[in-house]
Amino acid sequence: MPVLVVKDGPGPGTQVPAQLQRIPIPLLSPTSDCTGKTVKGRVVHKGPLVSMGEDNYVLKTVIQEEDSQQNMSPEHSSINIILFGALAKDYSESVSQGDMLLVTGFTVGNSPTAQKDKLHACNLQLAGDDAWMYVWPSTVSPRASVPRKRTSPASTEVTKAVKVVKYTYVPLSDLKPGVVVNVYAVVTFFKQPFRTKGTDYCSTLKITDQSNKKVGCTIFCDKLEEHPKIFKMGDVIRLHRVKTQLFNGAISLLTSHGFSVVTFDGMVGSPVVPRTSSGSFKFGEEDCQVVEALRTWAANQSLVPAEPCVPLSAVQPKTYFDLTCQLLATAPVDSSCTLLKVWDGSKCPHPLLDVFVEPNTLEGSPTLSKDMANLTANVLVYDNHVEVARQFKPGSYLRIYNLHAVPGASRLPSNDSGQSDQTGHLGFHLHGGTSYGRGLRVLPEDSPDILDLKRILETFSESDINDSSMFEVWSTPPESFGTAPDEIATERTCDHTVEQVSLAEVKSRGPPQVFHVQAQLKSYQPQRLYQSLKLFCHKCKTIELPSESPSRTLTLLMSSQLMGKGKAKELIFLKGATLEETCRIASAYSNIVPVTSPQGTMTPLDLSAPFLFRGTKRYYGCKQCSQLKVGESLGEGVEVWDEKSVADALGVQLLQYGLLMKLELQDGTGSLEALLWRDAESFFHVSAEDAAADQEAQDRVQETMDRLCPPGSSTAERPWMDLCLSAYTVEENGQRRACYQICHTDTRGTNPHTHPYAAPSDT
DNA sequence: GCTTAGGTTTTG
Repeated sequence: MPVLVVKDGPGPGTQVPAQLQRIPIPLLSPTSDCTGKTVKGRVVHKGPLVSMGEDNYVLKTVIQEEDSQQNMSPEHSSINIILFGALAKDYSESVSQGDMLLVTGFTVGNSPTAQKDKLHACNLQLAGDDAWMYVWPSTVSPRASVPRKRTSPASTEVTKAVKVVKYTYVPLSDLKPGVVVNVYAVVTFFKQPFRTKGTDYCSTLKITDQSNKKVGCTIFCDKLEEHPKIFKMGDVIRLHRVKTQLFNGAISLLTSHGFSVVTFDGMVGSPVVPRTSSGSFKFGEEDCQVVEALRTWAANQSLVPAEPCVPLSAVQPKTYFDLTCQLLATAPVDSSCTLLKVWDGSKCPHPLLDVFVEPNTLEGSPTLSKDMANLTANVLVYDNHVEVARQFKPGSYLRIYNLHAVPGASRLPSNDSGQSDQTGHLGFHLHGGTSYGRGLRVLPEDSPDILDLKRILETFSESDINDSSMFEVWSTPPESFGTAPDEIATERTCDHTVEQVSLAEVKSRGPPQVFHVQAQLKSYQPQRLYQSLKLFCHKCKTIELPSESPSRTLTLLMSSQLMGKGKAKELIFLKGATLEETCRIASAYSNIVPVTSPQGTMTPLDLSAPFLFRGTKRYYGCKQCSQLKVGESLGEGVEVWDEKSVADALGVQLLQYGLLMKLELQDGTGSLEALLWRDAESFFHVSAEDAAADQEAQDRVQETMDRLCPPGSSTAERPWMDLCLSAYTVEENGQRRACYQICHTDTRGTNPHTHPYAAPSDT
């Protein structure tokens, strides 16, 4: 019983070589040059194996090209294939009608049956060592056969001639002990990989398929990334080369040599995207069909008893649940415990436990405002999960499995000082061990659940932007402060001498004037620091918020003028892309300009969206001052494309990034609100443009604010600041009022080693 | 080199 699979391993030999070029069947003629060419189609007819004497066979089969142009008649896209010798025998035994077939090393002849069968006027003939064949099986075979290498000497020659990539998938109910098989199934239980006492990580699964048999599966592998990427129950899994084994009277599956795994989202209708770290796995349209069949079947089976994923808004105390969330910050607690601060944008009806940690041990954004809004969940991760959790970076998206909602105060040492009574507040524990699938993992940003979560989190920040207290900041024109800036001294280290005064005195003296004050930071806005990023126009002085473009359909366009100069890739026009798509494309090209093309002329979008993407940076244009050039000649004589030359070429008045914050200062005599705007970049030692694109720059701003106003700190704990204040008058609706701005002040010295602009040493 | 785990709640 020879089974024909010669190479069933995921080695390079099973890949269709990339240099082969496919010929559409309708274009085949007896004069076609067939060297290095392939023909592909579905097997629509498979004739009997005809013996012509000892070890000599002939077999006729018909394949039909499925993706031929629609106006081609079917007779031109279907062709006879004649197979000779051992190849015919192997084909007969391993290929079925409905399989997808790709052949190479063929010759083209005239089809003697063209008149009769009305198929292609030519046929393909395959014989000898040059003929190769790749087969993708169309359906899950009910046979419990196992692909394996031929061993008889006679077959060795055949193996040179044929390569058949064919996997047979065995229904779980048909598994017999002691064989290596491939299976397709739906995951009904899983544990994220955990360390064993041996050399490997272990994943424990329970799977089922249409045969309704439930089978346990244990995966050992020393590389985490080669473990199945299972995100939730109901995911579809494809296992290659797993070994059946009797354990406690039942069949179970275990990894065997050459094991590989691919998983898929289990939701009916979601795209069939294989999740794998392997670069050489096989995946064809037949796999799509199997995945979809399993999804549809599982959808009617109630395999997953209750939805384990619960948002914070629906968490019940004392229950276990799965949480899908974004990581805000982490802090190590001790060797067997790590704190994760997370949110999912939903508001928990029960008060959430706050866990205070030393700010210098916290990695990630401040969560103060979200803490106050009862949005931040504090998750304590114990024992075996600590190793996993400490790899996570703030901002990433997580799923935490079997999280325990525990009412009552945390017993963390830092919490014992008793600032507030948190009895009954909900804390979350990921206990040690792996019972009930306890564990946690990062989910990719493009997985369906995370796309949903992102939408929720975005909605949340948009509603936050409309916070009325922020309007005051935005409507204040900071550029209108009056007195000569040169007279304003810097902080205490400056040579300028202005008598230091109290905040009460600043208010009583009024503008226009410059003051030296010593004060502490009482509060600041915006708490979400990315909201401090503003765009402003040097020409007309307007300030805007960065915004994003809506979804459209996507077209890549290139400038014909640039193409003529061989520079087409330096400036790409992109039509109808979403923000996310644009960002992806921007990582591959130096300059991306989103456009619309009404009446066929390329026009930059209205300037509420970036007009240019350069790498991670986005550039905006002023709506009032830009005079867009439509369909005009582009960039004559431009040698270097950067944001300025692109803006010039498009007629865009480039907006500059700026940082705008409102700081509430206090000293013993009172409090006063001051803006940080004109000198914000030197204050923070970052450029606003960097802060718009670079997490590290944003972190630096955050660190500075955390030093001035440590999260959870009392007033007494906050440092004093030497500040230069400029007082000026603003006219609004005919009303004049005093405004204050912090100028010529920077935070150098507070933590000099972290500042790239710190004074150079003498060496 | 060829085991490891084999679902079923920490005790913070």
